[in-house]
Amino acid sequence: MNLRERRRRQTARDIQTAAVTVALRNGFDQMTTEAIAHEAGISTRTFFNYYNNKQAAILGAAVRIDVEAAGWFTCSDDALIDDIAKLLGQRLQDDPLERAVLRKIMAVVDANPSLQDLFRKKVHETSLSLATLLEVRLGGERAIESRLLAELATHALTEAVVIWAADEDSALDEISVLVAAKLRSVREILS
Amino acid sequence: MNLRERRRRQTARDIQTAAVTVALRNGFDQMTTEAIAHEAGISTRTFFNYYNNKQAAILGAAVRIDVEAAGWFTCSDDALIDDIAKLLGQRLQDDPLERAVLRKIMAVVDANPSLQDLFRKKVHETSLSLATLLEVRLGGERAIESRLLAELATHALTEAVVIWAADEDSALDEISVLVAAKLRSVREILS
DNA sequence: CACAAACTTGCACAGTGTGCAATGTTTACT
DNA sequence: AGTAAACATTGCACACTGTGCAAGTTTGTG
Repeated sequence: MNLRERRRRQTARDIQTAAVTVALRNGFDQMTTEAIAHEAGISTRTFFNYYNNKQAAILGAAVRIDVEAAGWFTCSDDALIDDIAKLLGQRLQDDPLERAVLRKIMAVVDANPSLQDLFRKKVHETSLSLATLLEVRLGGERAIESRLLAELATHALTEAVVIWAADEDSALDEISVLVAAKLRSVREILS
Repeated sequence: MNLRERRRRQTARDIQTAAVTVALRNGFDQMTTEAIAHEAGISTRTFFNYYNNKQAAILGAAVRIDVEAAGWFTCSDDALIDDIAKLLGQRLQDDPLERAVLRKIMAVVDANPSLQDLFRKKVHETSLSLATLLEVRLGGERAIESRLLAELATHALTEAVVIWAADEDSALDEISVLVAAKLRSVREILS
């Protein structure tokens, strides 16, 4: 990775940290893009080169499934539920998820509908990549079912991450166990 | 019903019609709140008394489940899938859903991410009311499952409405049949 | 070192959304 | 019918958002 790429990521992280800091200090609604830029030591104009708006600055980059690296998923013979849980869990292992930071972000998000809206959007984006994979595995005639299942699974992931964040002692890889458990539970309820 | 109440609803509808008209004519991104207000024959200030932004003006009011009138749901002994489908279908019977208008709105929404974001928000609101009912029916220890199932069901409703809008000959009450079918289908895939 | 590509910044500008106060309309009540 | 309270509409001012552009700066490469 070259210097430019590293700097870009670092600046993006700096801005996010600045945004969370300011939001916790002044409240999200009172926070202006100018305040974030000042805290991060950049110009307002540069802020908008990194994030479209202050909501995006708080949440950072979206969790995306690498469709290339997930070839195993489309042709696996294991139980679908376990494969989905494994796939989603894998994505989280890659990203370094800090419990403390996550909690701060969650505190800000909980108090702000506009952040929840954007969060939903990000969940939906993850859902779309999962739906693509599911459609390959299940067959094109089950495109709708693939989308529905993907929504279900990504929401299960969200619930699992919330539980993980609340429990000091749980490990990251327990998340996928939880996802699988919740999916099974929903299946039982539907029977 | 009041004269005030009737006028308010009529004005809200007028603004929505104006917004859809302008969006189809000029494109959603080019459309300003001033243009909508002009088309609807009101001031910009009044526009903002009715809708928070132009996205909301296109989509109109949210579909909400009347928790009071759905008491039957929480203590029914019928199959859960059918009850969910019935409940969601019922909501659509109440609102007069015009295929032609819906298609126009869908055309605008399809082309505009910011409208899709708001639409997702509205689906989520419906999901939350459904989740409340489900939690009563399933028991508080299955709160998470209730939320997941509610998300699944409301997304199934969306898919069903899209199918209904595309098919000139389908009746409104076929929507709940479709919802039930898709939920069963997802259950089978999970097995 | 030199040069192209990428990054930062200031500036101008169109548009969004809200608070406030003035003015008009509807409702409820006598 | 008369009146006061409640509500609706509007103009105006204003702070903030987000983007295009052009000029200046930094970084990767031969």
